[in-house]
Amino acid sequence: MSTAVRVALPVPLPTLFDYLPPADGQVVVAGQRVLVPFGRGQQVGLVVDAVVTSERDESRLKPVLKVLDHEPLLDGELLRTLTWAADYWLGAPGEAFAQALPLALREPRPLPDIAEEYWQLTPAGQQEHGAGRRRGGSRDLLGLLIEGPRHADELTAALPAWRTAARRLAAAHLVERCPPPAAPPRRQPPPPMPLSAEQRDAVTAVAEAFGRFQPFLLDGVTGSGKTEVYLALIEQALAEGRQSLLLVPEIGLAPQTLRRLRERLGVPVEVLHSNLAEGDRARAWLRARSGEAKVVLGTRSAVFTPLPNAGLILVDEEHDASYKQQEGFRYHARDLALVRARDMGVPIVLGSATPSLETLANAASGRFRTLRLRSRPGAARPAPQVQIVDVRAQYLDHGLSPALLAAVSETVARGEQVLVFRNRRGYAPVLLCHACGWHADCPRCERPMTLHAGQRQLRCHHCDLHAPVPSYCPACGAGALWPQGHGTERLEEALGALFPDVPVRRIDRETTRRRDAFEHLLDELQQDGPAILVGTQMLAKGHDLPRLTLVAIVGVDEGLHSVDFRAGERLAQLLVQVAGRAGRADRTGRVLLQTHHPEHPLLRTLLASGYGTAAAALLAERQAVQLPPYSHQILLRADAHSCDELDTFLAAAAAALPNDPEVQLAGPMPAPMPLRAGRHRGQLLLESTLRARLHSAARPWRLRLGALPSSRRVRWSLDVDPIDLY
DNA sequence: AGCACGCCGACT
DNA sequence: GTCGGCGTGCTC
Repeated sequence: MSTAVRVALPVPLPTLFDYLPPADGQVVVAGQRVLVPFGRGQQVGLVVDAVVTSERDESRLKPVLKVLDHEPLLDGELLRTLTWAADYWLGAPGEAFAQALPLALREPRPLPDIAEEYWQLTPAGQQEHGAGRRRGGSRDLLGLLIEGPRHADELTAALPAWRTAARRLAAAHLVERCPPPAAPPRRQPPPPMPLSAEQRDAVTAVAEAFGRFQPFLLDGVTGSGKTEVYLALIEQALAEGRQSLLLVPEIGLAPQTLRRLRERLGVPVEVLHSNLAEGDRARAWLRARSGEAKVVLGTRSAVFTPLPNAGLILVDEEHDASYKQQEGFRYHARDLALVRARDMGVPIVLGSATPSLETLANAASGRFRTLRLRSRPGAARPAPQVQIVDVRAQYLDHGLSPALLAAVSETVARGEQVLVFRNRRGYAPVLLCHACGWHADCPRCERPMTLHAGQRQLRCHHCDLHAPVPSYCPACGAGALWPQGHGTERLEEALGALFPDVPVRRIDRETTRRRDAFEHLLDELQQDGPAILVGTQMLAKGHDLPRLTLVAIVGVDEGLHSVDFRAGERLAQLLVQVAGRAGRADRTGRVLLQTHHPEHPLLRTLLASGYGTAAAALLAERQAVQLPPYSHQILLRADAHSCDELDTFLAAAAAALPNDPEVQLAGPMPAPMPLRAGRHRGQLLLESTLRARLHSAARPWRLRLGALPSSRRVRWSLDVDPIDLY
């Protein structure tokens, strides 16, 4: 027993670590970073508790080497929230803290400078610009700076690779960093858009809750102007001098979204997302912490941004799966945002056209207040009409029905754009021998490999194995190999042949690999003229395609018969989101849904009465069979080289579970994909209607799992509230 | 997770 | 005779 400092370290161990106070007598405060000896080396840790009584004897504690911060880096709210998060998602406390801190702040260095970054030409640089000797980026940068000092953000906007040039020119003493110009240019925000009555009511309701915790569901159909509501609320928070946090799904952070926000608000907007340079991320994070940043826009990990003066949290497209981290520390950013809002005492708005069943259940129980946006402002934009195309007993041309092709033909004849949505990449999902029935399977996953014709390859979409295309059947040696089914690549080919005069563009991971390819395509589609787009999931979200008037949805029938209990919810969300791409400009959109199951209740309800009714039906089903959100789940996933190792571990894990009649154990059972990338996969599922009992069992269980000898021979992880059972 | 220590095969 | 394979154990 001894007095110690309790520290979180970025290691995946279920514990915090105790240290003796620093030898130099410096005072340690919770939230500060400290440098500590750890194992053989040193680590940067975060002080979680400055004064604790350690279980360990003093002789077994090492002293803190150095206190790295004058002030605590994390405030009490964030410390509490992170501790809560590690406990709730059964993560290592150190990993939760590591998640919260930008990588650059986990180095044993003092905090980086967050003064506004301006650059200017030196006198020598001005001469150099006149001489015109430089080429490429250096020349462009000299050109940008000749008119005077420019902010780093402006330079990034004008010349994304400017830092390379700046480094070179700074070394030659031609450019230099300089203090901000006396009057930093503050653009005048344009007058706010006039709000509809519904939008005004929503803004008023949330604004009345400023200063206290109140969750809202902003249930707004596509095109109803949720973004205008967010902007008006952020402006009101700004007027009170308060910070706002706006979370968006991964895909939503298109440059145009950001441009719109910056133009509308007229104040700096800090952006935090995964492919930001670490230095930039650290500076944005620190400006939020200092209170200087008033608006923070970011994806999942931005939920950890310190907000000492928070007024409001907004989560856009709250149903989006990208809010759930699927590896390492498996937190859910939407749920964590709710916890933060409660601790900070601020309102939180969850916005979606297709809210998750979890959120709808919370709204139904009265925990969340629902705000509805039903109309689409701009009278000439009625909701698209959706029509089912029954393809049973129809002749299909490359999987496309006559009715669908006729509609495509009419639309492009009018000079308008079409989206053909198919949630399958590649040319054909199966390559089949016509003589003996053999098909190409991935040896490591035992699933059919997808034919990619352009690359002349077979590819496994589960483990990314590539293989050459056999020219004859390897099983019988005789048969010709036929591609079965249609992926986006094959649809692109077929539509190109059917409509030779219309540009056909495919948008999937393959065609948009290059960073700017997607942006270029979107720009091209802003132009006049007919076009046919063939695309996957990627096109379902967010992007404005004003010339698109027909959406044809092909091959979603798999989603109607999946074993995953969330498949119906996901399909309904996908259909509504894809359909929402149609007719956003001045023309009414049309949506065709091609299916072999026109009588399926989910499709019928969705078409006849919309997402709200379909979701209510899905919720009723979940309640009847006590599935989430009416029960709670924790999934133990494991994989191993051999079946034996896997079975041994899962059996031991099942035996190690504390007994509680309120907690049901399902399994051991094989994962939906029992073999993936050559590893055998299995799982155990814990379920309970009582959240607290589930966690009471899971906490000690987690510690026992790590101690099981068989756990060394497998990879395993716990997923609290799993969103797929993969 | 990293990083040591530790005991058995193919190489200079 | 060594370099190095990854099994096992530990980190306050």
